[in-house]
Amino acid sequence: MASIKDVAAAAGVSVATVSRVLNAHPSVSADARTRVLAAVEALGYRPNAVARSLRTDQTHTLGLVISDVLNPYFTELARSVEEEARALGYSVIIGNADERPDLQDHHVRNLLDRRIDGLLVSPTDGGSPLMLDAARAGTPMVFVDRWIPGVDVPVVRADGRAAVRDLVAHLYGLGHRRLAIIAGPAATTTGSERVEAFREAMAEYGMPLPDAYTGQGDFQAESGRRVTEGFLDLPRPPEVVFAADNLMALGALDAVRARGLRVPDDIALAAFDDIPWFVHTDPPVTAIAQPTGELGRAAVRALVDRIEGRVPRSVTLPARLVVRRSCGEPAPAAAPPAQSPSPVQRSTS
Amino acid sequence: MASIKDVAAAAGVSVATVSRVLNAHPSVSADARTRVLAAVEALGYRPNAVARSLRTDQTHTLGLVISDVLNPYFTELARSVEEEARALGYSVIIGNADERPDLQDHHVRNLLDRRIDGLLVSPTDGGSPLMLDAARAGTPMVFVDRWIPGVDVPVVRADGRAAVRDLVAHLYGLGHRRLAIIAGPAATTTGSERVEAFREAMAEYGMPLPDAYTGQGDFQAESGRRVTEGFLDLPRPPEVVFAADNLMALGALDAVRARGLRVPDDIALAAFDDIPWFVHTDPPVTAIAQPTGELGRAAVRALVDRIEGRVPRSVTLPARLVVRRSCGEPAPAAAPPAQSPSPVQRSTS
DNA sequence: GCAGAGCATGGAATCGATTACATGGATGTC
DNA sequence: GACATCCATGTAATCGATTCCATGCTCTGC
Repeated sequence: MASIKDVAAAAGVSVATVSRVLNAHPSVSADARTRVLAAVEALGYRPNAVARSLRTDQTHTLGLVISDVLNPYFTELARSVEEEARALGYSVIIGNADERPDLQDHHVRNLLDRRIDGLLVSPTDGGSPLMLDAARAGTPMVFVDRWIPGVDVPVVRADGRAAVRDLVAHLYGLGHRRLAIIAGPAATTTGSERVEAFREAMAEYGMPLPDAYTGQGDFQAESGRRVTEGFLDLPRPPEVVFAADNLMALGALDAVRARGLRVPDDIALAAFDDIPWFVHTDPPVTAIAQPTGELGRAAVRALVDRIEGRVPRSVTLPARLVVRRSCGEPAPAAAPPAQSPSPVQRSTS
Repeated sequence: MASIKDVAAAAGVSVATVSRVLNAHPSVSADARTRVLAAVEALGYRPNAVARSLRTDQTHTLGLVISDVLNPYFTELARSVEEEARALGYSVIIGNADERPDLQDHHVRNLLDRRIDGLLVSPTDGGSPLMLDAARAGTPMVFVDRWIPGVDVPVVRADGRAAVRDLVAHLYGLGHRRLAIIAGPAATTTGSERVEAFREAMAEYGMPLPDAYTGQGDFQAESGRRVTEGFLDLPRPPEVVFAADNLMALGALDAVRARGLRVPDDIALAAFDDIPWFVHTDPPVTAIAQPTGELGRAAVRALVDRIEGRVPRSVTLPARLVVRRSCGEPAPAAAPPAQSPSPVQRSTS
């Protein structure tokens, strides 16, 4: 592969001049410029990004460590992150942690070794020493979706409290009183927050959330299945299961179906995170939708602000309830996106 | 960030010795080794992968350019690719082409500039000059899922011919005679092949495939919706719609639902590419399942063989039909994975 | 006509690693 | 005891870019 030396030789100039042409430095004669450009063209020369990065100490690359690529929520997030980054002149390297702290560390280390300019993380756990050190050492970093409390890093996330309250109101209105939740890992903020919000909203309606009705999941489908089976085995099973993410909802659906039961007649179901497929499941699933694309874009903007010396800002956007049929409401006929407005409209910071 | 010089200074040795310790070179005294290791630990030193790559001309990185991250088929592929690569000591950088040739070129160029060791591509089109040049120039490369005819690059893919034949037999057996297909872009091999296989299988049963029943899609949901609407507007709409990928099937489902029609009573639906959600759609969707994980792993093995000087082999694995209820077969009660065996069992090369 | 400014250019240092080669000391062989 | 081997180590070249600095030339202004 041709290097800058080959171009210089072919154009009859020094490597310095070639570099100047390539970097749009003003002090280059028109003649030299055309000769260099011709040589570049003739040789099919492309600058070696590795060498350039070594010299300039910038890679123009962002690292994105997400918890699970198979989760449609995260793939949508990844897509919007890449899009915005590209628009700002950065590339993105994605690391999939698969909800495993060891894998998360593997990817963080790998990205750090590659000297990425900044790191976008949706942490799988409370923060390994590696990640905490990186944050302390001043690696430009932004948390997205989930975050680690006590670490001084901007956070871009959705606030689901209001939407969860809307959901509980919706369920209460339909006559449901025994609500259960499949929680995410307590070590993640989204894991604990969603349970908290659910519990508080239930309290407002005078409904307790017994331990037997809070199952521990890990954001993966299999755990949703397992926890739901536990609920169904209870002497007095819940009337509603609220899954803290879409994959656990899929698992719950599997479990209900395996017993030959029907949603919502035998048991109602709701989920955090809305995805296109929820419109077409049997029945369509009531879910809390996050502004995923906006989240990804805002996170990139915050990170790039930090990298380029501006002051990054944390961002919190509201999530909203999308009512469908899985909790028992009569079907709103067959209109496609089937999003009835939230029962109560609240705004969030 | 500490460099190898800092470590050398701290350990009281030369950088060469540090490098030797780090690369497990045999000629290092036990004493020097422990001092270096201690210095590494104390400084939290991590080798700079950029510098290392520049010197060794290897990045231990594979590029993966896929057609669409939002397609669950490709995210599963990406996941298995990353897994196998990691097991073999490589990282993966993913580029999402979004079915756009210009974006595909952008990513290929970016990956080439980064001097990745090899490229895994699922081409969105017939091959840009850039990609053809890269292949000719000897960049280690493997095509996965889709490929470009006439280019001397190993291909790892699934053969769906037998499964498509099984599908047509299944449809015929259910009494369907007017079958339509939503094809993928003709520029992609999977786009044209699936139509070919469908047409041939239909011919075996004496059924023609009129032009009005072959809609042109682009593997994205929106095109599935549009084409399906066209089918439904026909004076004599088809009895079955076969979508050449899962996203177009989702779009088709949207279109059918928007008209207040029901699957399979009003129109039957089948799809290429099986995904977990198809079990829970209304109704569960009959689909052709590819051995996605195996495909990804085989592709990585082939590419790494090529990179490390061994001879890479093309691999073709059979796809198989998974019958569910969307084409009208009576429901096989409520057993979860609901996979009845293929009507006819054939093996493929 | 000359000083000073400004421009185009090249030489060489530099980034952080790896590695060929040189060196000096210890060990082994006959 | 002399010489060859081998081992541990250091010096310096190298990968492909960017960029500081020096140089020589052309203008401009007085």
